[in-house]
Amino acid sequence: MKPRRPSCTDSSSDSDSRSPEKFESAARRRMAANARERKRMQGLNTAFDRLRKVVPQWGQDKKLSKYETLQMALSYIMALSRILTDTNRHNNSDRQWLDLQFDSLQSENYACFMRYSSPVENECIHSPFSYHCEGVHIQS
DNA sequence: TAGGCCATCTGGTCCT
DNA sequence: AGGACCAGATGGCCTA
Repeated sequence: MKPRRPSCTDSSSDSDSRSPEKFESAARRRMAANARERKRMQGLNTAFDRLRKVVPQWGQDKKLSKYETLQMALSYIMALSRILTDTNRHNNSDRQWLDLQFDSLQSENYACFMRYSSPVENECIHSPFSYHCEGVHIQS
């Protein structure tokens, strides 16, 4: 845990004109709010960790940042959605084709597939993974 | 050493 | 009134 920064609520030398009781009450509420905020952010970070576990990382030994995790989750959902759509188009019968689609999600070309399927094309320019797409062409 | 990422504090706003 | 949520500010840690 990081050391706390000094805060106005920690200072006892505040030249506040209010009564000491009111000041103490305000300080207590501020500290309680800080604690709640810490807890809330911890919950948010737990959710990010859970999301990281289900999102593909293919060889990334470094933990995805929060931004990267969200981008990857978005791409992953779009890809799965596209597979579902295409599966319906194939009349749900071609099991081999379906397996192939899921295999492609695990491959090195994953990011390419993702980018191709994303409706927010411009976002991909800023994606940390977009460099994987160079030189690969995907046909629909 | 600069830049990226993160945790924490804080004040504002909205909701119950 | 108090809690939840949010965004800005700030400072620490890490890596290229």
